[in-house]
Order: sequence, then C-alpha cells, then structure tokens
Amino acid sequence: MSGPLSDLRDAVVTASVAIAGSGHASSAAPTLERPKKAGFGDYATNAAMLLAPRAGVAPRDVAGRLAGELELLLGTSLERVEIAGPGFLNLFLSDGWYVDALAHMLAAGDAFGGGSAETAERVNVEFVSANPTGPMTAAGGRHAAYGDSLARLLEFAGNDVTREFYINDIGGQVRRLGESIQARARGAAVPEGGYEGDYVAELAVRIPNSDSDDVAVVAERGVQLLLEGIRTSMQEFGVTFDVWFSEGSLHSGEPSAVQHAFDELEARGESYRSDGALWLRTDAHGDDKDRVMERSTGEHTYFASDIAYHLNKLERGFERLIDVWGADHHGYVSRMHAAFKALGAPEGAMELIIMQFVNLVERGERTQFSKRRGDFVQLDDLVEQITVDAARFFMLQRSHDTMVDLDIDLAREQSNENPVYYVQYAHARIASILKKAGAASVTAALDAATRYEGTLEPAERTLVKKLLAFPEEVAEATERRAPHKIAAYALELAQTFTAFYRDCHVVGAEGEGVEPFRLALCVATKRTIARSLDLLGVGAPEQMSREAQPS
RNA sequence: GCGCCCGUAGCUCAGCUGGAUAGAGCGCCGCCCUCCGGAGGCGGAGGUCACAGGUUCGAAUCCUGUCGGGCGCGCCA
Repeated sequence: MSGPLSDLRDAVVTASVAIAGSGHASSAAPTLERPKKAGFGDYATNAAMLLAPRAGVAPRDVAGRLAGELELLLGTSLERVEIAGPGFLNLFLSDGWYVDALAHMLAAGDAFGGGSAETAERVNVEFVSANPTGPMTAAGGRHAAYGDSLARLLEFAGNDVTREFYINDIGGQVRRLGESIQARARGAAVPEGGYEGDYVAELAVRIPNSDSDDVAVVAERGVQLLLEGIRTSMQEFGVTFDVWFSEGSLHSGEPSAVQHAFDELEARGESYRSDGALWLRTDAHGDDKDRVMERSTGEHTYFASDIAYHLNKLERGFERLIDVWGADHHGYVSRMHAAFKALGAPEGAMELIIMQFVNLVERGERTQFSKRRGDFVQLDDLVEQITVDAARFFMLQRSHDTMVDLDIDLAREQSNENPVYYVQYAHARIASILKKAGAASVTAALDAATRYEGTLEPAERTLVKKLLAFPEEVAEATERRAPHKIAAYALELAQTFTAFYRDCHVVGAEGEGVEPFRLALCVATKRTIARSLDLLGVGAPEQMSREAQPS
C-alpha cells in the first residue's frame, strides 16, 4: 500500500538504515505514531532510541543525524523536525503534505482502508450456534454482533468469508425439549432438567399432536420452529448466515462424517479402545487427558461431532476456521486444538475465540440466562427497547474477552445520548452540509481540492490525520479480531469532525479554494464514518428523524 | 486443587506485540448557543493503573508471586 503515510514510514526506515549501516536488522522496527498530546508534532518516531545502542552513542545524538537524513528525504513535505525528550523525533508536516494525503484518500474511494490481507484466504466464521432449545437470547446477540462484524472486517480485508451457524439438533437437550413440550401439552409438570419457559407452552399449542408418545417427532418439530424463530431474529438483527449446518447430518450417510473422522484418526494411530469406549489421544497434543469419542454404549459424544465437523470444514476447502464460543466452553478449547492436531490439520488454521458473558442489568440487578427456567431476556425484546443499531454498537464497544454489564434502563432512557447516535448524527450532519452545497459543487470540489494551496486550520489538519489513521485501525482490528477498535475509532472520528465543524465553516467559506477543500474533507469523512459503521453492521443515515429531537 | 479471562476515574470501559504529561462515554461542578442540524462545544474536579517483587534507558503494558471477581475442569451438549 502506498500513500503519504507509508511514504513517511519508508523515509524513517531508509534514514535509519543510512545511519546504522547495511547491518541494520529489523529486530525492533521503528514506530511512527501520532502523539497523544498536542504540540508533539504531527507524527513521532522512536527510531533514534532503537538505533542508539547499536551506534554506541546517545539517543539524542542519533536523533540529530536522523533529523538531517529525514529533511533530505522528505523535502517540502516536511516543515520541520524536532528532537524531544529522551530522543523522540517529532515530525511537523507541511500543508502540502496534508492536501496530498486528502487527495490520496479521495482517489482510493470506497476501497480506502480495505484490502489489507496479505494473502486472501477462504475463511469460515462460525458463530452464535445457539442451541435450538429456546429463542435467541440477548447474550446470543453479542455473539451475533461480534461474529458478523468480524466477518465484515475479514471481507473488507479481501478474504472470502462464509458465515456459518452450527445447529446442535441431536442429543439429550433436544430430547428434553421434546419431553418438556409433551408435558406441557398434557398439562403435566415439566420433567426434571427440562425447559420451563413460556415458549415451551406456546410450542405445545403450535405443534399438532404435541401430546404424542413419539417424543422424537415432537422434539424435531420443536427444533424446527425454534430455528425459524432464531433465523428471523438474526435477520432482524442484520445477520445472515450462509450455511446452517446440522450436527445430525454428521451422523447420517454411509459412511457418516463421524465415521469418516474416526477412520482418519485410526489410520493416523491417534485413537484406541479402552473400557469399551473409543478414545482420542488428545493428551499427546497438549490436552490434560485423553477424551472419549464413542461411549461404551455405542453412542457418539458431542466431541465426536465436533471433530467430524471441523474435518468437514477443512474438506470444504476453508483455509482458516474461526469459531466464536461462549465463555462456558473455554474448558473445551485445549481438547479441540488437540483433536485438530491429531487430524494432521495445519497448525494455526483454527482459531477458537472465547466470548465473555454479557449481563443485562435492570434496576441495578443482573438478569439470569437460564433457558431451562425460561428466565432470560430475548434478543427481540432487547432490540425493541434500544434498537438494533444501539444494541450492536453497545455490544461491539467492548473487547470480546471482557464481561459486559449492559444497563438496560440506561440504554433505554438515555438512548438519545448513546454514542451510536452521536456518530450517526455526525454522518447525517455532513449529508446535510453536502446537500446544501449542491451535488455539482461537491463534484467540482473533489477535483479542485487536490490543487489547494492555502493554509490549513489546525482542525483541518487534525481531521485529515484522523482519517489517515483509518486503514491502520481497520488492519489492526482485523488482525486482532477486535471490532471494538472500530467502534472506538468511529466515535473519535465523529468527535474530530464535530470540532472541525465548529471551527471551520464549510459552505460559503471565504478564500481561494477553501470551500472546495472543506467540501472534499466532508466527503472523505462521510465515507469513512459510513464505512466504520458498516463494519459494525450499524446504519449510516442521511438524516436523523426529527421527531426524536427534543424541542 | 488445576486451567482460561478479568482487576485502570464515582459508574461502564478503552489503552496492553514496552515509549513522552494514562484516555473516552455516562454522572458531577462551572461557562458557551445571532453560526452549514445544539442529539452540540469549552473548562474543572476526580487515578497508589488491585498489591508486592523482578526485567531495563523507560512498565498500566513483559515475568513471578499474592489477593479479589467470572468461567471451566463428565463416557453432558
């Protein structure tokens, strides 16, 4: 990727090499970053500190030589260089550099910030995969928001992404669901360990002959109906899965996918029989002990399904498997990794991401999430209270590995002050400005802005810098599987724009080329806010509804 | 007992592949609105970055230990 920022970075590296000589190893690459405080220059580098030990002189002396090299390399892009503190170099860039930077962003268009993947991969992101024994919970919403946003990031980076939902449609829980429905249909008490939510009673009414003795049929019908509900909830939440994969399908066919996996593992000498059960040598691959795949009763464990499932994903041609799991599954991580190795799959091709819980807090109390007791907050209800955009943004604001307390009262009562509205408002405000300027002058401005030669206001430079940071933010959010960084960026960009809006009048601004330049800056900002929100799965409205606005 | 995650402002959390004076939102106090959309802006109070050691030019960040919280350790799914 080229551009003003990477040119700067190249210059720093080139200057470093010139000073350190040909032996310059990149054991510690110099950083180029935007200083957190004002007055420290536009960009700063610690290159001198890294070079000093090698050169055997004081960092500040190295910084002096580095500054000289950079002045030669960067020419008119550089206004001046300052040496600060222990040996930081603060680069002050010229207004011409800023104009070039904006021109570069505009030329990149919608691709700005995208395509960061070094090599595009076929990626399978499996997430939510909620048991079809109840409606989607608010907690499932966090999984959905995260998985979908991660998928969007991976796609934007250039990968071929499949969103997949794994359906646990067999096993004891499904049977218990059937028994629970049956009991309700007969007016009897739900059996021990069964599901007690109101939705079970509703299912008993919706399913014909739900009081039948054939529990398997009742259960199957129940799963079907619940899955339809889950699918609808997900769609309304803005999440569409490419593949709905049935666990049960792994056990049918001749040979079944599970049998195929067993054969594979046996051929590799990774399994053995003991006490009548079939075991996998997970202990040899980093797990605490070996695990059972087929019980002495002949039934397959959940683990067997999962091994077969992941082998299946590989055989479908995916080069990277990303699973988003709930925190209650983390004890399962090491055995899954062990199984993956036992299959001879490429190291590192499977990532298991553990998602911490989200607690909904209402009137200062945490709500519970037990499906069996039927005492939980449904995603549909939460969305109805605080809208899809707010729900997704809130859930994505936090890192996946920290537990979140989402205060429903706060989100409901103060929804007008949610960060998501602030960001959307900035987008709508820009739309309003551009509309006022008129399409023709905006188009003309995009061209004229690249030749702007005036002096920039501080707020203009700050805004350009913030926009310039976008590709790095996106790349880092993608690599670290951290969509919450985008949420933070969107908020900062909106704040930066609002400051610009306060200081710099756009439409009708006086001075040669000032209005076109600012209009172009607005266009670039609008695109970047829209892209940020899109990566989160949040809408970027052209206008906010005025009804909600207090008079 | 063992393993994973977390402990940062009154609250909810960023920052964690080591860099300068640790940030945001909400809440609180004060000020600002003739202006392209005030759903706004500016300023202020508020911190032993859980605690104790260690590594080094430099630690919220890396290492060790302690304390506190969450979760998990089945031939359940």
